[in-house]
Amino acid sequence: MTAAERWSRADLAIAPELLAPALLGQTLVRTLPDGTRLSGTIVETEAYLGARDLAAHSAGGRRTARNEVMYGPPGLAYVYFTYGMHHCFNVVCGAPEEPVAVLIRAMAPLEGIDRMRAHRIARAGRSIVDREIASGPARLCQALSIDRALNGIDLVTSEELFIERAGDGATADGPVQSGPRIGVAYAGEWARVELRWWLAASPHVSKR
DNA sequence: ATGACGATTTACT
DNA sequence: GTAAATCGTCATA
Repeated sequence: MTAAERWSRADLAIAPELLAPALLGQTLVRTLPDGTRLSGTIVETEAYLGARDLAAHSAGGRRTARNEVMYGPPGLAYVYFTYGMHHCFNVVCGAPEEPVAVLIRAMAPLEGIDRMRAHRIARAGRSIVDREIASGPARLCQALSIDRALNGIDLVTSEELFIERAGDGATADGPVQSGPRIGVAYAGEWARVELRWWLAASPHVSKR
């Protein structure tokens, strides 16, 4: 058995609407400060297309302190805080200076399940079954202990957070479905474009 | 300086 | 089904 191959800069330097479905079935890995390894299989993603995309933080070419990382090279982690209490994690992709990214919305827990569950219980204050551990963008960040301290880190070189290649193709995890993105009703026409993808058979997606 | 709002989650009717 | 929680960010003044 050989060491798992990590996603490279070149792998991530592609359009978000191509990367989002390609990341389904891949393994997201988080190494905690104490060395604990947490991971899961990505089962739901969304693409954000940059300046033309009214649902993106970079809509209209907006460039602020918050979304600055989106303008960086592909492979950076864009982590932002929202609704006064939640974090969301994106993989910056495309070309440098092109503010496009893929939001990781859900994963199927793989390694460190009990630790991830403990993270969720600490925030939610209730019992958490497996399908509730990382079935949503903010839930996933809670489970993996991702917050703004990780904003801007390099997924290609960092040991704290990265993506491992898993399987050998899209069909290995069963059929993929697509639909409109979640929570972007403010984006007019762009709210209806099908830029969300998920593994149809997974119980770990954000909607049942 | 101020006000409106959010790439969500949770609980409650 | 509706609404609360909760505060950083952004546009406007």
